[in-house]
Amino acid sequence: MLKRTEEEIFLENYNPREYEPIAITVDIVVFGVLKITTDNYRKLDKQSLNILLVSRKEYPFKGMYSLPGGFVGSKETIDDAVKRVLKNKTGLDNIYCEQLYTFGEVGRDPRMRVISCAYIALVDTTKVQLKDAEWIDIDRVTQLTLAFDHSHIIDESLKRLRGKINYTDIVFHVLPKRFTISELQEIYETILNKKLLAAAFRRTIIDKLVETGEYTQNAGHRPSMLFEWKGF
Amino acid sequence: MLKRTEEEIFLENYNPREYEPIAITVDIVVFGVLKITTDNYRKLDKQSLNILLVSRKEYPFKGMYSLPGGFVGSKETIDDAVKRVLKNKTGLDNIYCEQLYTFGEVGRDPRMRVISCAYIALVDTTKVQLKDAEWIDIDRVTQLTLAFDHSHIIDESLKRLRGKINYTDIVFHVLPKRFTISELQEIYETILNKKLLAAAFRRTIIDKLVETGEYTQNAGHRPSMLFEWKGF
DNA sequence: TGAATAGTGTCTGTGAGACAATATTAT
DNA sequence: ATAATATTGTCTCACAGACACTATTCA
Repeated sequence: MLKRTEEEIFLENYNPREYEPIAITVDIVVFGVLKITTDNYRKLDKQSLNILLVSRKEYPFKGMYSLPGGFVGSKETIDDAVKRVLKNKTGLDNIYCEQLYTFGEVGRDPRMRVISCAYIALVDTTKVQLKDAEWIDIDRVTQLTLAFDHSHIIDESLKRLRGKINYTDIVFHVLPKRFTISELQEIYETILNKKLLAAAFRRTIIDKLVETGEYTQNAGHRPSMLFEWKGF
Repeated sequence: MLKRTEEEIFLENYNPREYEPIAITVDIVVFGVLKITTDNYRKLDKQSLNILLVSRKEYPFKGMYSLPGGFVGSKETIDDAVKRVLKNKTGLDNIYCEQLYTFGEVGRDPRMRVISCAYIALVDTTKVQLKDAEWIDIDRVTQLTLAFDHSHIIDESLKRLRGKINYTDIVFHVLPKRFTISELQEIYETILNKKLLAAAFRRTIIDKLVETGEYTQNAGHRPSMLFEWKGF
């Protein structure tokens, strides 16, 4: 007679309804760039990197900010759950997103055992129609105490961005169709948290871009060309 | 009348058994290097990269190979489930492992909805005591049809290895304490699936290594020095 | 004109690819 | 000596950091 392993015996007799269930959620770190016009006459725009947060109106962590997210339905894929949440909060389909990491600490949700599959999403804010969510500047986000382990998830998402920015084209998903190299550089500097040399940056990035022939205007200094991403 | 806390109100109304449950498993791609002595007199060793597989003895996919894995208990973290499975199959604690990706296609397990959190592990085969598992050469693994979506998981794990090998020190976890640069290069070549130039390889890797002063013997050619990894 | 930013030119150091040259061992 | 692999030397090319220099606009 074949000897069965413990795992196989377990599987044979496994009936999920007899066990304390584990719920699966998705939580999404949505990044977007906002422009704040600081000088209307000279059209001086200041950019900042923002994360989409939701103010919780229910237990637990009522009144605190959390990442947009929700339970994964038993008949939908994880990716579909992410798309559903993104559509719901931004009105958009086809947002760039990728899986970040799955967080499974035992006490991370006080209600019950919840495992969260975290995603990163990058979106052009000019296309977004917000619903029950706010853009919060990344500097402020790092000051806030967020619900669940969401501060930790955001830390990890920033590490991922930092790690991928130099060998992928993900940043372009947070930019509008047309942008200047300075604007692009500013986002790199925010994500990498250090200053870059304009000359070197331009040279490394230029072959991913297409010239539009158009320029910024009324900037109070030499205008800069507007570019588009080749992969657009 | 006593005022109830938010938590009490929530728990009163929440009944997890009303929902169709989703089960969570871990599946682990364990990599190890085996040496096959092809010429006993001259001690000619041929290396190969292997993956640890389990032969399934029950429905579903009975008779096929699958990755070692198991259900995540409702009171254990995902990492702990991985450690438990690794201990069970290899007898070892402290195996290097990292989370790969979470796979959540709806039909991936014919029994019920199962979401699998996949991990990569790298282990020195000389320390392993196998239990209900076999080392299968990676070339053979890619020929086989595996249970569930495990072929896909292995493909992704190889991509991850390929991506990380050049900017991390993960490879060293599959090597024994002492090894030659040629052996190290052979593993790089297997993972990257291309030949490397010995001179260039040596120069890029040498500053991660410590000389032991000892040499291989009876190889039929100039002996090579045995090195250790600095991070050991 | 001067302030401010855009964009170019050029030098230098680093590091990988290519490959020639030398070293050491066993048969 | 010869075969086989280890190890070193050196040339070249690509590329990023540094920084000086030129260009263009608006106040």
